[in-house]
Amino acid sequence: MSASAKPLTSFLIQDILSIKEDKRPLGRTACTEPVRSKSNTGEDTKQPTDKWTDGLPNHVGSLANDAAPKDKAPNTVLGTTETDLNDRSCANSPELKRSLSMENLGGVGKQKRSRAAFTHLQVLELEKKFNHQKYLSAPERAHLASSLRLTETQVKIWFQNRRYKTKRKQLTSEYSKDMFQQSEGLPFHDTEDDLVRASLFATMYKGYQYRPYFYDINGIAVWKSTLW
DNA sequence: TCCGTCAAGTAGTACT
DNA sequence: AGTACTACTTGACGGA
Repeated sequence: MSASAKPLTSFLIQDILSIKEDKRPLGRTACTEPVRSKSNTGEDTKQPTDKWTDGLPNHVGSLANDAAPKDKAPNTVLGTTETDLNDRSCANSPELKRSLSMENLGGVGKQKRSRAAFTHLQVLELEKKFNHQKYLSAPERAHLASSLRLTETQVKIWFQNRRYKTKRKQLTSEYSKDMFQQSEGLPFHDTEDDLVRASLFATMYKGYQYRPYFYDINGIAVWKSTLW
């Protein structure tokens, strides 16, 4: 991300450390900025380019040339005042309490991984944008990030996770539907079977998200998510 | 204390 | 080589 896009906050290590020394809560400047290590892509330190849009679906590429101001912080958050955002994300927020408790846990040595909790307003705006378009161009991402006082990386990751979540839900529901249709062809002995089957589906549906394998009745993996 | 959620980390891939 | 993508995985946190 560019330094000019976020003139109000510095994420230099020394600046972050100086904030800690000032006994101010760390974790979120504007209460949502994470203190995160550099990802393997190294994108945190880079300006977004337009080149990346070539690899995206066609509908995205056409958006890449939209000029978005990156050198100024907008005063409004997609129709909401900046004050609203700051109020939501800082004052008396659970996120702040979390940040404070995180600081207490932090000591010398390995820094504890932080997990920013976006405000309701930020999530709302992100969801609104996501409902409108599943992929953002670099300028759009930059604009949305500055509007919501998030980093571009945060917006990018949020959209990545959101797309994956959507896909997961869709695939799970389709798979459950298929399984149910198959099971409807099987003879039902009594309502107890029915209940057992229903609960199995429920368990599978719930457990699937973090268990990429489905197992058949003998405990053999019959399906793996990476093979879809 | 267990479990679900979710932002962030990681690995592998595609593209230029 | 650099960047963003998907597909998970990890780790922090809150709620039941």
